[in-house]
Amino acid sequence: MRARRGQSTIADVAALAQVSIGTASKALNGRGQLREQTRERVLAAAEQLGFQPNALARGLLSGRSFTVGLITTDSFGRFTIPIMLGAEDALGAGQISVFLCDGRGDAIREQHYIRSLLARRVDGIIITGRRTDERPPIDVNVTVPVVYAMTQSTELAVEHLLAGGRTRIGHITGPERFLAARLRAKGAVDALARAGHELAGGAILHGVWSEEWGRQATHILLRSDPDVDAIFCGSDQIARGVADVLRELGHRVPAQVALVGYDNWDVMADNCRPPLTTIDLNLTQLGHSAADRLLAAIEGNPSHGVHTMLCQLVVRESTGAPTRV
Amino acid sequence: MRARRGQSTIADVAALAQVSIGTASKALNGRGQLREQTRERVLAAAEQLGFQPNALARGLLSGRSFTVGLITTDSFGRFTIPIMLGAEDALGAGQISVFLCDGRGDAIREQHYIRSLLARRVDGIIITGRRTDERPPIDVNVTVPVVYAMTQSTELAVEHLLAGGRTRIGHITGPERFLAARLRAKGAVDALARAGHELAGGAILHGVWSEEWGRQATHILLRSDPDVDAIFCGSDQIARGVADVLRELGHRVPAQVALVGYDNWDVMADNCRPPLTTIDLNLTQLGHSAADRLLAAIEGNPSHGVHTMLCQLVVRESTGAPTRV
DNA sequence: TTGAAAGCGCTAACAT
DNA sequence: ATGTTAGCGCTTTCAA
Repeated sequence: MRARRGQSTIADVAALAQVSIGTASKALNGRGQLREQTRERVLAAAEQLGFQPNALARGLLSGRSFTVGLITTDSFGRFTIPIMLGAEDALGAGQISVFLCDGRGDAIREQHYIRSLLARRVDGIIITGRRTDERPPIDVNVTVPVVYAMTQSTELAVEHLLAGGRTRIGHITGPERFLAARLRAKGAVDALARAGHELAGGAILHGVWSEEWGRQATHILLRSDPDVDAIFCGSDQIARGVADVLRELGHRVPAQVALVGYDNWDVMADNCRPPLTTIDLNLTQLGHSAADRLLAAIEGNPSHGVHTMLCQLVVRESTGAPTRV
Repeated sequence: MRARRGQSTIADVAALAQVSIGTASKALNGRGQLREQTRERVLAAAEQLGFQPNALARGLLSGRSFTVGLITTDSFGRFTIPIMLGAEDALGAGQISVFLCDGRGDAIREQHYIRSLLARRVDGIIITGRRTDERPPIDVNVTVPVVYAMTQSTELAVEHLLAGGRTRIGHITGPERFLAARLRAKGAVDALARAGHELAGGAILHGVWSEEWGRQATHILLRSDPDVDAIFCGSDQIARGVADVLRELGHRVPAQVALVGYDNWDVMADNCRPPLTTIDLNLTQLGHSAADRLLAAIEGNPSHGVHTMLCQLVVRESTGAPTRV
C-alpha cells in the first residue's frame, strides 16, 4: 500500500518493521518507552524506505507549519537580497522553510500573498522593502506575528568627514520623494549645523539614483563652490559618478576632495577609483535580526515597537587625509 | 470552539451558517447542488469569520501541496535573481507558493534543503545556479519533477562585431575554471575561425570577473596588438573596466575600438561610457520557462532533456560604426 | 513495552 | 438539497 506520489508513509515503515503505527511514531521521534531492538528495527525500516515524515500532516496536527512568509513590498533586488539572505540564514538553521513572495509594490498582489500565506498556516511573516517610507500595516485580521524589516538612516558620514578636517561638504542624492533621501539629507545638514557649518554649494542636490546624475551634479556643485573639500552622496552609484568626474577634472580624491557613498554596494564601492568609503546598512544582519525577532514572537516572546540597528562606516581610500594648504 | 492559532475552521463556518460541514465545503468550493440561499449564507459566514481554508489539510488530502522549491546552488545574487523573479512570476500566478532555499554552493546544505522540501511534499523543484558547469543530478530518490535552470553560451557577440566590419578582435574574460568562460571563449574563437580570422593579441585573456582585471587586461592587449579594433568581454564588469582604460588612453569607443560585454547587467551596461552593447541571457525568461516546464511536469506532461533558450544581443553605443581609414 | 483509537481540517463518496 | 462518514498521515492519549 504505497502512498500517492510514491513517498512512503509511516504505515509503510510500521509494516516493514512489523510494529504498529503508534510504535513506529515513537521510535522515529525518540519518544515513549521502547525496546532498543524495536527502535532500531523501525529506524532501519525508515532508512530502507527513505521515509520522510509528511510535514503537512504534522502541521495539521500541531497547528504549526514551521514555515514563514517573506514578502518584499517592492520587487526584490539589491536591497532586499541581503535581508532575505540574513533572514533565510536565521530561519533555515531552525528547520523553518521560507515562502518567497514578491510584492512588486502592488498592494493587491501583496494582499493576495498574505491571504495565501495565512492559508498555508505560516508561523509568521517578515515584510521587507527598500523604501524607508512609512507604510500602512498589513491587513488587520492577520493572526500571526509580523516583523517589518526596513532601512534607516544615519549621520555617520558627515561626522567622519568633519573628523577628517573637511568643512566644505556638499551633498548629492536621489529624488526628494524618497524618504530615505530626505532623511539622509536631513542627517547631513543637522550634523553640519551642529559643527557650525553650512552645506557647500548652498543646497542639497536632489536627482536620481544613478551614476549619470552623480556626474552632472558634480559639475553643478563645483560651479557653485569650486573649493568644496568633501562630497557625501546618497548612494554608492551616485558617488561613483562623482569620483569619475572629479578624476577627469583633475580634482584628486581624497587629497583635495573626500568622498563618501551609501550602501556599501561592493560592485560600486570596490571598483570606484579610488575605492569608496561608504555606509553599510548591515542589511544581512537586519534580515537575521528580523528573523530572530519573528522566531521569538512565534515562541511566545513578542517584542513590540521599533528596533533600530546600527549602521557602519566602511572606510576605504576615498576619505584619506586631505592635503594641507 | 475556535481552532488553535486563532484561525477559524470550516466547522466554525458551518456552525455559524447552521449547516453541516459537508454542505459548507460544497458551498465554499462551488460544488454539488445547493440552494442559492444556503450557499450565500455559508459564504457570508465565511466572510464574517475571515475563513481561509487550511492548505495543510487540503494538501494532506489531495496529495498535492501547490508549492515548489527553488534551490540556488551557489548563493543567490545578480544571476539567480532574475531567474527567481521569472519563476516566481510564472508560479505565483497559478496559486503556487515558492520555497526559497539558498544552497551557497554547499552540497550538504543543498541535500538538507531537498530533504526538507520533500518532507513538505512540494510538487516540484527548480534548481538554479550561476555556474554553467556540469553538476551531478540531485539525490536519486527524489520522486517529484525537477527542472534545472542554468545559463548557456553564444557566439552572437563576435558575429555582430564581424558584421560591423571589425576583424582584429580580442577576448578578455574570467577564470578558465569557469565552464561559462571556456564556452564563451570557444564560441568566440570558433566564430572568428569561420570568418578566417584569428584572435587579436594571440590569446584569450583569462583573469577574474572584475573591472580591475578589465583595466589590466586592456593594457596587456594593447601592448600585444596596438591595432585591435574590437574587444569582446566575458562580462559587463570586465567590459566596463576596458571602456574606462580605452577612454583614458584616448582610444575612442566605438570609432576606433568596438566593445561588447556579457550579461546585460543594467548597472554596468547603462553606466558604461559609452553605453555597452552586450549579450542578454534572458534570465527572467529562463526562470519563467523553467517554471512553466515544471508546471507541465507536475500536470503529468514532463519534457525531458535539455532545452536551450535564445540569448539576445542588446546593441548600444559601444559598437557603433568604425572610423574608416 | 506495545497496540488501538481519536482527532487535526478538509473533501468526496454515499446516504438521507 | 443536505447530512453523514471515511480517510489523507501523523501524534498522542489511553488501554492492554
